[in-house]
Amino acid sequence: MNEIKKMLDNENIKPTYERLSILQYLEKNHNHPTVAMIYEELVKKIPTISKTTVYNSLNLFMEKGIVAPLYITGSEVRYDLSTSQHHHFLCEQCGKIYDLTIDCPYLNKNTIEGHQIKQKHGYFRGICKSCLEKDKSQK
Amino acid sequence: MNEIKKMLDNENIKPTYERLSILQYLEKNHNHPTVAMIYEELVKKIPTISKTTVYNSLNLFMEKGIVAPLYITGSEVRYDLSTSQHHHFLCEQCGKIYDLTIDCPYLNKNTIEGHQIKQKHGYFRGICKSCLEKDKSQK
DNA sequence: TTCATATTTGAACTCATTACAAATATTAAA
DNA sequence: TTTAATATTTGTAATGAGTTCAAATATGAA
Repeated sequence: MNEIKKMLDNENIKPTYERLSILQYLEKNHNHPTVAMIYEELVKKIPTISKTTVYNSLNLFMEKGIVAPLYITGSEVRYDLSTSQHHHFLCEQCGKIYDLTIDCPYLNKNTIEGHQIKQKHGYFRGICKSCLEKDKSQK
Repeated sequence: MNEIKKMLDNENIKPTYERLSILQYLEKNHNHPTVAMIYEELVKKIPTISKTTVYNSLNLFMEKGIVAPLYITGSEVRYDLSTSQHHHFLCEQCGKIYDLTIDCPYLNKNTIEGHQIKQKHGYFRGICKSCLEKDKSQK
């Protein structure tokens, strides 16, 4: 919880209860949640919270670089704490998103062909190991 | 135009006028268009075409693997002919999407950590070379 | 306390995409 | 050629993520 407060302090973001709760959720749940998932969980604890606040906060965190968006599904944005750069795998069958640790030669670069890099996105999509095994045993 | 018909024949897709026109657009315009861009252009030539047909056709092409979706902007899907695998750069200032030729060690792989790969997405976002130069000269 | 500013809230809105049923075109059988 | 079955297209309505915006609330300084 102290770590989270520091993240906000470092970026001069006022640590309101809502913002702290959203960041705390992301720290505890590494499930690449949607806004709806964060909202549904937080509204249990903070009945007055609004979806707009979740959007506002996440957009602010993204601007400051402490939260990273994932565009992997194509239908809604997923969110992740910007800790270490890593790739992702989306299973098109069960919907689960896996973290991948890939030794990508561009992870530490900040320019490419003269363009200035702000975000890097490495996605794979397909059928995950677990679903492949389930499908095989059901055949 | 013959090439395009072959692509559809290979996948047993009936080459209707609408489908051919959509594929033809993608072959001639390498601008990673949205559905709206494709529709606006085609409706000039085919006044009766509907957006739903553009969506239907592109979804069919994607299933068959002859068109690849780009989720790079986060707000709407961009489309590309599935010719050679390559990475993309989105300029957050001018909105242009650049093709990148990157020697990625995973381009030819079809599994990763036991997961079966169907799609690979490599995106970079930031400020493009052209915008950087404009910004500098205006300072 | 009072005023100014920042944040949150909720309703209305935009826009991409899908669902669906009617209309049209195509193909095969009689 | 007719008829019937199937595939495709069309247009409207619905869905759902995300934004806009003004009112309400909280915060902080004078």
